[in-house]
Amino acid sequence: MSEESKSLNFIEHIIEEDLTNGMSKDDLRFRFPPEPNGYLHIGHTKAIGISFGLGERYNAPVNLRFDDTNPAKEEQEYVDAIKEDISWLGYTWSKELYSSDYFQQLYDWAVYLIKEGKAYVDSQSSQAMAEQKGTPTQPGVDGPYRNRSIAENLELFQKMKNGECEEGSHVLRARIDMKHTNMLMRDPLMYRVLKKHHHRTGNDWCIYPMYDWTHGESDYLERISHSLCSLEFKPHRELYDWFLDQVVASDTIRPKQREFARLNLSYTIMSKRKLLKLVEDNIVSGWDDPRMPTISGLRRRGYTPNAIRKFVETVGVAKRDNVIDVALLEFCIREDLNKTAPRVMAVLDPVKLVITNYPEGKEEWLEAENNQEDDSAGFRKVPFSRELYIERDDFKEQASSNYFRLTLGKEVRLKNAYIIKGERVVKDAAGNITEIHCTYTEDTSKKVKGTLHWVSIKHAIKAEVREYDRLFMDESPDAHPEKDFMEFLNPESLKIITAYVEPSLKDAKIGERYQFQRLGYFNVDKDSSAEKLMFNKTVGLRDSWAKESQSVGSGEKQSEKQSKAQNNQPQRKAIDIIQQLGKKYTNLPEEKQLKTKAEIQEHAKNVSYDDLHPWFNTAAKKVGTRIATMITLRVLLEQGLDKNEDINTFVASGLEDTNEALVTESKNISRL
RNA sequence: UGGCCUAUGGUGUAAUUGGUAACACGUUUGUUUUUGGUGCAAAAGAGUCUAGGUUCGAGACCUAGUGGGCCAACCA
Repeated sequence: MSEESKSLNFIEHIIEEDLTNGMSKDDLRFRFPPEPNGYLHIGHTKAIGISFGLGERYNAPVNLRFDDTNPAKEEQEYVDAIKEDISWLGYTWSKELYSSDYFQQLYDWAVYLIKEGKAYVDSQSSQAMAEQKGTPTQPGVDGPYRNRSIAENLELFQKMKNGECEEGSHVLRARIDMKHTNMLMRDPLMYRVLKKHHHRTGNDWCIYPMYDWTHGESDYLERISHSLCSLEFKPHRELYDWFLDQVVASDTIRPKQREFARLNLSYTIMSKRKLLKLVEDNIVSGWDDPRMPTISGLRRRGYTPNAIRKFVETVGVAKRDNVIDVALLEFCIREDLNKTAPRVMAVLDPVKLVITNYPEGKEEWLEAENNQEDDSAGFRKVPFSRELYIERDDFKEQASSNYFRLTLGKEVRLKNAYIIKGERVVKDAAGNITEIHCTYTEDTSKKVKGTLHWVSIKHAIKAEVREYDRLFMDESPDAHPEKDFMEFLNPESLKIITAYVEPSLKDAKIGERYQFQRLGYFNVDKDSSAEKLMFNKTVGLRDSWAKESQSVGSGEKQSEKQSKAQNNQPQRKAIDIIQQLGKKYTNLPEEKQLKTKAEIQEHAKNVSYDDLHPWFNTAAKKVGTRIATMITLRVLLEQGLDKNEDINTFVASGLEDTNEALVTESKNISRL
C-alpha cells in the first residue's frame, strides 16, 4: 500500500506514460549492461537498483548483458565477480547475455549499411580523422575516403574481417554528417581492427564493433523496452536512434534510451580506472579491500545487501549532478545492523581495572542480553573476575560534570555486571596510568549515569581489529582539474590494533556481524581463523559524546553552542531580518501585519541606505519583500535621508502595483 | 565562439497549476534507556538561481541571463 502511494521518479513517470499510451505491460523489459573490465562499485548499484527495481516493480524481465566489445580490457574474472555481486545484492536476472553473442548479426547489419551507402571504410590515421572531425564549436570536414564505392567498401570490410588488415589501417564508419552539431554524429566509428583474443569468441574475430553501434542494436535484439543509462550518454542518444532507424522493423518494440544522473559519494571516487590504480599501486589490498567503494569491498567491510538497497532507494533518481553524503550510507547500515547484529563486549584500547574488594580467583558467569532490539535473540553468559580491561577513554582522573564515565570517587555501571567506584590509579615512571583500582557493590539497582563495557582479562580472547577511515581526505577527490586524486589519499585509512574480546566470540564465523557495545559494528574478516580472529570495523555507532567533547576541545563553550543552535539569529543584520519578515508579510492576517510592520520599523532604524538600495530591484511579484523595503525606506526618509532618483523610481513602481498594502505604503512615502 | 542537459532547506529527492512547498539524512532540543546506541517527541532551516512573460493563479509552461555538468578515445 505504502509502496503504491510513493511518488514516482521521472523514469517511472515515462514508463507509466508509455503504458497509458498503449504499451503492453508484457512488453516491458530492461537490462543491466556492465563492461567486464573491473569490479562493480556503489555507483553501479544505483543503475542496478533502477533497472532491476523496475523489473521487480512491473514483474518484467531484466537481462544481464556483458558489454564485451573491447577484448583488450575485458576478462572472465570480472564477469564472475559482477555476477556474484549482483546475486549477493539479491537480484535475479532473466538471461545472462553478451554483446559478443551478436557479433555475427552486427556484422551482417554493417554489410547491409554499406550496401545502403550508410557506412564506409576509412583508411586514414586516427589523427587525421580526429582533425577532420572538428571540435564542439567547429564543424568537421569530409575525409578523402567518404565517397568510396560500395563495392570497394564491401571488399575492404571483408578483408578487415578476414584478418588481412593491420590494426589501425582501416575502420568502418557510419556515413552521417561531418558538420553535425553533435560530435558523435560526425561519421562515428562502427568497427576497428583488433587482432586480440576475446574472452568468449576466442580468435574468431579480427574486427570488433564499437559501443554505439553495439548497444542499441543489442537492446533491439533483446526487445528491451527501456534502456537506462547514466547522463553522460545523453549525446549518444541521437546516434543510438540513428542506428536503430537503420534496422528496426515498424511492428516491433523499439528500445528507448533514457538517462539519469550517476551516483557520487562524498570522499570517494567512482571511476573504475582510478579504482584499478589503487589496486595496482597496492594502495589497497585488492578490489575487495574494505576501504574500496566496490560492492565486494563493502561486503567484506560488513555491509548488508539490505542496507545497500535501502541506500540506493533513498538517494532517488533524477537528472542533476549530485553528491551523496557518506553519512547516509552509514545511516543505512546502522539502521539494518541495529536490528540484527548480536551485541558483544570488546575492548579496543585496554587499560587494566582491578576490583580490590572482589575475591581473588573468583569468577562468575553473568547473563547478558544478545540484542534488546530483537526479542528472539536470547541471552549468553559472560565471565566476570577481579581483573578486567576497560577502554582507556572510559576513565579520567579529573573530569568535568558532563563526563559520566569512570573517575575517582564516582560510580558507574559495568554493563551486564556490577556498579563500581573509582578509588585510585597506579602509574608508571612516565606518569601513564597502568592500573585503575576500584571497589564494587552488588547492588545494581542504583541509578548511575554511565555504563561501561569490559572484558575479563583472564577469559578474554585476543583479536586483530582493523579500523577503517575514509580513503580520501577531500570531499570530492575526483573533481580537481589541477590536482591528482592520489594527492588526497588518507595515510591513516587503515589502523590495525589488537583488541580483547569476550570468549563467546571464540567460534565466530567468517562474515558474521556483531555490535561491539558502545563502539560500533564489526564483522569477521575472510582472513580470520580459529588461531587468529580478525574483525573489520564496518561503521561506528553514532557518538554524541565524541561530538560534544570535540567541540569542548576546540574551545567552543556550551553557551556558544546553544546560541548557535538558537535560530542562528542573534548576529543577523537588521536588513536580513526585515527581508524575512517581508517574505511572510502578505500571508499574514491584518492584525499580525500591523505587528510585523512595527517590528520592521524597529529594525529599520539599524539599516543603512547602502544596505537597502539593492532591494529596490526586487522582482515585482515578491510583493511582501517590496512592502518591507518600502516601510524601511520610509523610516530612513523620516530620519533625514534625501530622496533621489532610485528612490523615486522605486516608489513610483509601488504606486502602480495592484497590491493595496504596497500602494498604501508607497503613498505614505510620496506624501513625505 | 556551438550543441545538449540541469538549477527546490546543509545534502539527496517530492510536490494531478490551487490550503501554510512534503519526505529522508544531517543539525539542535527534550525524553526513555544497564550502549553518550536505539526508540519516542519536538525545533530550526527553502517563497523553489535571477529578470521578464503567459495565466484569475507558476516551483512547474515560455524567453533571456547566470551558475553547474556533458560532448573533440580505433573506451564503455
